[in-house]
Amino acid sequence: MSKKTTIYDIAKALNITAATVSRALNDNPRISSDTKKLVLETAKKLNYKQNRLALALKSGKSKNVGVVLPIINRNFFSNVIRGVEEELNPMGYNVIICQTHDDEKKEADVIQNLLNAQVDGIIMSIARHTKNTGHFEQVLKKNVPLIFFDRKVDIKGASSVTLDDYRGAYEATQHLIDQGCAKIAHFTVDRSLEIYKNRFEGYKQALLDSDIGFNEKYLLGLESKIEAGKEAAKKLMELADPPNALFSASDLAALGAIQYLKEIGLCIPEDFCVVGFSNEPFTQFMELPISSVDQSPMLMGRTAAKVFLEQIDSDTVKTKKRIVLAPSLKIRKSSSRSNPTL
Amino acid sequence: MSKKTTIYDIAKALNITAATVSRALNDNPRISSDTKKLVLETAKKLNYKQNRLALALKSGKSKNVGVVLPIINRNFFSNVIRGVEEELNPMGYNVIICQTHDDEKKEADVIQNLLNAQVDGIIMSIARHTKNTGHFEQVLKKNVPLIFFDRKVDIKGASSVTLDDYRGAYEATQHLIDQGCAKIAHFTVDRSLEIYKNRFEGYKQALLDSDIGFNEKYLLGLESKIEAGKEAAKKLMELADPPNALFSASDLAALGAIQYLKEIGLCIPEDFCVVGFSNEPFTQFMELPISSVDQSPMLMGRTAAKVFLEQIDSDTVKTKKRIVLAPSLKIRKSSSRSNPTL
DNA sequence: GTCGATTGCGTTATCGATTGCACGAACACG
DNA sequence: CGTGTTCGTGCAATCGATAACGCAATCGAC
Repeated sequence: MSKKTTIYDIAKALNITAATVSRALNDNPRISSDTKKLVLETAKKLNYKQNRLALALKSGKSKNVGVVLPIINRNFFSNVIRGVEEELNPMGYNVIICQTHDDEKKEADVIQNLLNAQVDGIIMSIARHTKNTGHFEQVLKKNVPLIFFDRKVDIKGASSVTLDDYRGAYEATQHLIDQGCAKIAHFTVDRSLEIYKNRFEGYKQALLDSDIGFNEKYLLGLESKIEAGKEAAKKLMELADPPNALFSASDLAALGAIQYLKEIGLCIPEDFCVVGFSNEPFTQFMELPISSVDQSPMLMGRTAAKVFLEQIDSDTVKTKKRIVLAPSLKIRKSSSRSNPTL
Repeated sequence: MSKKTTIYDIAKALNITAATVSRALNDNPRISSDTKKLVLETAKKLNYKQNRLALALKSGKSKNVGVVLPIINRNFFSNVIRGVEEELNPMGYNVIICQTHDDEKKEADVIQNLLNAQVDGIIMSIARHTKNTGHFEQVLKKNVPLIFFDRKVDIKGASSVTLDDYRGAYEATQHLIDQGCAKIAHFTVDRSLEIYKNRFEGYKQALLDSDIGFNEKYLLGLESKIEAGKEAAKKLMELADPPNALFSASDLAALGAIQYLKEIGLCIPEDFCVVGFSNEPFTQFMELPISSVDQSPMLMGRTAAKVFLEQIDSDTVKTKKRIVLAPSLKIRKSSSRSNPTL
């Protein structure tokens, strides 16, 4: 049917050249208002739509940015995307989503792909096991802004927007101490990742600062899953001197722990306090709402997008930024004792 | 630094023409294997990356597809995106995400935008209040495949992948009847949307088929929110003849209802059975897991993507498809009586 | 009335890759 | 030895939009 109309079609219809049409559409001052009006009218009449590919090829700017993350259907990541999208869309950018499934090879692939597609920037969270950083340097070598969020890697030339995981963990642990808990366990996930390492460090430091001391036996590494949380909780409670509180780096693991603790007849928060991390939606829906550290994912996305926009503007001054967002502890019933000085 | 390398750079380095390089890279049989080898080597040496924009402009295929949905950070939608992405990425397509925030104007805007960007197809779920379908027809007029998922609109030339909401609702209601409940209420959201209308119809028909009859007083329209669910449940229980079961078209509303029912001392499922819709993650995490109808969003995304791929292939035969996926009722504690013949 | 400035628009090259057509060389065959 | 093939590659146009440059016409000022 109606194939795409181009500026040439408009030009032909008006017996002028494509250049004039282009200028008219771009409101160039050198074009008479009469001609402009004519062009705009016929453009509408012929249902003309600018071909952004042609523009992109000519200008070298695709007006696309890539967002690379492990997996999209997780609350945290989908919120980040939303933040990015809402910041970038009004500026005329489109957002291309790519998943890595936490696989380094896939990560390198999608990045190649995005570079081929001439994206104007890449906003990403690294795959869990990425060791090699060659594909990141490729990005920077091509002068494409690279902004990490949440899970970053320190590379010269790349920016990052992260959460102050350390502080979030510190505050969560401090909060547990304030509730009168002195034997606080910690579930970590993978301390080779900065975020989990920082959560652990924050936890540890809070203990030390309160002269509680760090007990190695209270530290368990596990997957971010309910079942893992249950099992780990079981291990904890079978210790000679079981803990009476838990700061989990994962909400799901925290939930699993709570389920187990209830099973064995403990009352939460009276006998045992729990704080999770991520502020997953379900934490507030439970009959026993779970305290958790909020990561403000949407803000993180928006911030990363803003950093990108800055980098694009000042192509001369290479402003690499390291932005650290403040966490926000959501205190709920799982750690709210009516009588904290128990 | 290292600006982008083009086939011309390779050509210059080897003292041949760009055409030859292009053919060599595309493994054209007319090129000698010697030349091919040389080209491939220098391509690697110069760190050549194909510019997909140029290819896209030339071929008219951008290898991008747009995914348009109300909002991305909702479980259902982010899962659909994942399905689409995983189906399309291996085929060389990139996925561009756009949110409408359920606003008709925004929807028209992003579609225009996607058309300008020359996407090869659009996969979308319509905004809640969209009445005007002009922007959809624009898409079809440009011969761009249009595939609706979940929330569709019937337009000649567009395909759709939806859930059998009617059947899901019917089965859920039947299940409640099987539990011995005869006074079954229904929370609906917005019956101007097909999906909610169908859920209502399925509910109603199940009642009629069991000679229970439809009681207008048991039907409430509300927002998909916890608070709304609570209020609606309150209204229900204040009726002269309150219901003893609820089929809610929304999981959140179902949760709200459960919270209220517990507050007033009812036992679930003994005194009152509840089934929700969407199988949101939280439904299975609760202390009282909530029965719900699963929409298999990832499958929906994959299916929509497959339909797109078919349409692209057979550009001659305009194969518009209407695919309806089967729902799957997840029975959990909120509707599992130990003694159904109560 | 002359000259420089401004207005309005056309010419042409360009972005990077692809492709139909053409062309020279080598080779086969009768 | 002449003619038809095949092979390997170059030439040039093309996709759609933009921009540097050029040129004719008009305008204003002295």
